[in-house]
Amino acid sequence: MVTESKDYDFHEIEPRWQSFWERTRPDRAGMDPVRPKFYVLDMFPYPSGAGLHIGHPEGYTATDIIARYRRARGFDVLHPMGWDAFGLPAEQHAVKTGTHPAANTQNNILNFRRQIKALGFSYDWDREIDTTDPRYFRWTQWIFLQLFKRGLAYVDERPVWWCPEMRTVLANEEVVDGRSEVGNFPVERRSLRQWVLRITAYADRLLSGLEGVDWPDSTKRMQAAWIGRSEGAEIVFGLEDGALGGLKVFTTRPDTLYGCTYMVLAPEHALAQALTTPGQREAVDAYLRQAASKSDLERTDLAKEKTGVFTGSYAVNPANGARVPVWIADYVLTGYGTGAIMAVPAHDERDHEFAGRYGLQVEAVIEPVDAPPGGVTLPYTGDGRLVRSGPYTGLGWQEAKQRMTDDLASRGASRPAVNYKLRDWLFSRQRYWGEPIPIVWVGRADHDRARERDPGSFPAEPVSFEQDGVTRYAVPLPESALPLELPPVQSYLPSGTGESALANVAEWVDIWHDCGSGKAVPASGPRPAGASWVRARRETNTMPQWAGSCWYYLRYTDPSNDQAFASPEALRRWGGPDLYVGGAEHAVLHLLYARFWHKVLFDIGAVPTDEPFTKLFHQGIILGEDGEKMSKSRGNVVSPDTIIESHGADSLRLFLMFLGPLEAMKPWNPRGIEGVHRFLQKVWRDCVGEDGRAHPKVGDSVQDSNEILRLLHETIKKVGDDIDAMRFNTAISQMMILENALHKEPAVSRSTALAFIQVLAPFAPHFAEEVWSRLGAPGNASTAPWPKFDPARVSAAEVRIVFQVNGKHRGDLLVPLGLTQDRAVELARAHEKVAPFLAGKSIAKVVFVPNRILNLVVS
RNA sequence: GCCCGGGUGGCGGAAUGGUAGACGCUUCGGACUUAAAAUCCGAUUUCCGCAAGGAAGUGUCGGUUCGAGUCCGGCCCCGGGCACCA
Repeated sequence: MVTESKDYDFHEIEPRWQSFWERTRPDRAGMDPVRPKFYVLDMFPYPSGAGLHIGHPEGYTATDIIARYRRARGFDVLHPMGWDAFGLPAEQHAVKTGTHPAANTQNNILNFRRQIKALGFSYDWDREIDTTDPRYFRWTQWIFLQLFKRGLAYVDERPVWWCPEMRTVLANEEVVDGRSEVGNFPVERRSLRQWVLRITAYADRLLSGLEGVDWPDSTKRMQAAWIGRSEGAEIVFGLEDGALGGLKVFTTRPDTLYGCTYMVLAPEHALAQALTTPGQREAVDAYLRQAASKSDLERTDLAKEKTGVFTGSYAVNPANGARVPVWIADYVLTGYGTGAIMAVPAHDERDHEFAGRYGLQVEAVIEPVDAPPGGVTLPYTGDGRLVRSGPYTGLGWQEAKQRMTDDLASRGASRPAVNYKLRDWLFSRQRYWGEPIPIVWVGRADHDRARERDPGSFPAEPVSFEQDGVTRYAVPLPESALPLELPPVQSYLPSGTGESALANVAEWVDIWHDCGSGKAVPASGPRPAGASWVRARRETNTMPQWAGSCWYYLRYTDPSNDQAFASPEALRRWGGPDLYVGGAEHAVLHLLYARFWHKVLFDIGAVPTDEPFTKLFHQGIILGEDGEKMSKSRGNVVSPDTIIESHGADSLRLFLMFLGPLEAMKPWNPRGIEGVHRFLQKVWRDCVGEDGRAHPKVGDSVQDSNEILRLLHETIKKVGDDIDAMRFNTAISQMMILENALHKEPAVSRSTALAFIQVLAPFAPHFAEEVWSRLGAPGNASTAPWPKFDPARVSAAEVRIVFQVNGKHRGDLLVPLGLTQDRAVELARAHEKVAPFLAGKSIAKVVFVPNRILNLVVS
């Protein structure tokens, strides 16, 4: 297997060992019950046409080092790779060229796979997965059906951007200033039927589950902030028109109830119309029209001035019976709380700003305990005591909060409430290139019959929507009918009615559907015989790209299973990843969605754990040479291919790890690669002689000095510890220190040389295999067990102790280990560099850290 | 605005409260060479000094400590996240 080259010829060495590994497969994960398991996972990539970016191999190298190290330590390692292959770029390419997105996707995968393999990563390629493979998305669809039957998937009218000119739905980022980015046509908000997943039902568990996972704190905080739990109360205000019932608001500050001087409804609030008096009708209508045309971005732009309109109606404060005006303003959000607030301008920044603009009353009801004589500037949002609050005056705000909520509750006007910023997950896309949603739409009677046949597949409440006066009901495909594959289409362009290109495929969309088998025939043909055949229309929305990545880590444990998404044995064996490495850009969405699905799977007994990712790590971004983010337009992009060609995969791997801490954002330095490359060449020249075999200075009979052995064992320990702690840069430094020392030795024992090559192997695996063979060692560097570290070797007989006078370094001395304080003081007094600083002074205090430092404090 | 993370030589970075700058890059000097590259040896925080040596020094100001890059408080700058969530 070993190559013939005399010098370090990585062009020859790397492909040779890669093909050797492909034959011997040291990367294959087993089911060995004796060995402990370790599952280390990279976030799988979207195989873009641009190919691998230098940021990809950064994280992949780190996990590969860990995988190889763990194998050497006797672990059964699962280290897989796959493709998050559904995605918008492939669809856009298909729209342009008319070729099927799958063709382009497979080409890109081919290129990605080639590039990744060129880096020598020890992935178990038998377990490769592809989210666009029907054998994979069959189970994505299956999980959707589990969500559906548990009532966690529903349809709802949701506002989207509609461009009448282009007859298509546009994404938020495709709309600029109320016009389409492409074509500059006017766009409008239109409510379209969308699938939504009830992630909010898991809000509490998604929040509490964060406590038990080993994640970066910043990521946990981000998720917690995204979920945004807040506790408060719902309070009902009376309305003058009793027929309308009450006006319910959510507040976290019920203690400020006496300071409520007006109320605000979101423009979309159900009572907005009913509360508008005839005199205000015109102004309100104009305001609502204007609000409807604003994008979310425009509405949430903090820089803009708050706007609103008076409805003409009044509500009654349940605490003091005060009559307060009801306004409509778009600074109140419709999707949060009840979509209405009690405004307390004295103690809320936003209300204060609005009240100032419209001349509304401001009533302070909280005062800080140490209020300045002139009173506080409003709005005051801090701690304090109640004033002007009837019977509650004088109470601390925390106590008042409790008492007022309780008192109102006893009159039925209030109840404690919890709200979340987290919204349900908009799960449908009007796209072709995604997993089809395995649902057909039928009439009421057909739905009820289908449900009777198989009640377990339906949610408690039927999922339905109304269109053109007809109500349609959702019927799931039987699980046995999965996967539901994408039909061929003439054009990948959206249908023009706000639906995906799938809507144009009449013989696929309009069908006779067999509720028993899930079989379908075009509705244009005759109805097949049998009571289970019903007239149906298929769902034409597809799933978002997040779907496939929500559970892929589970599929790796048992990737070719066609009976289940993974067997219980495989799931028990591997569980979730022991380590998950990927970019911080997924801190919220991917990681939150995957946790949600995992918890649902846990609830139905399909997975044994409640949390999918127990330990998470984010690699930092690699910037261009200029310190800017790498981008084509800046021309500072570094391709792994180029570096492999010029310096080899091992040098690239080493350099990516040597650049700095894995989690740090750091610039690429083209000269730095030379440094690690030189290091490898230096090791080569010290191990391989001119004849291409073991270097003459390496011998079995060589007795290494204690200093060399100490350094070797220190290195074995430090490299192992550093890999575990993911401090790869310092591990490499330590190996360089060892190499520098070995280089100076006239002779080195073979066992020391081999141990060194062993610790280098996870970092530079091709190089290590080659040198290992050249040294005439049996077996392979990749399968040899990790060298043993001997603690006795690490402690030297002598240590350098530092002498300080008044905390300043004044000299040092090599002394025997375990030197006593008295002896150290003696030596310090006698030390030629220290003595002058002690002359004529008395020692006031002695600080002695054994084997390290002696600090003499003198007056 | 709020919440995080970070400021260390010419550069990337290293330092359980205990010799600041390991390791690498760069640069300079030397060896080898007809020469160059490669390689090898040495130097490379700043200031003063021929030198021995001394002084200052981890964004900034202050504090705790025998001792602070490290801990505490204020400020400045950079990066990331959130952003009318009542």
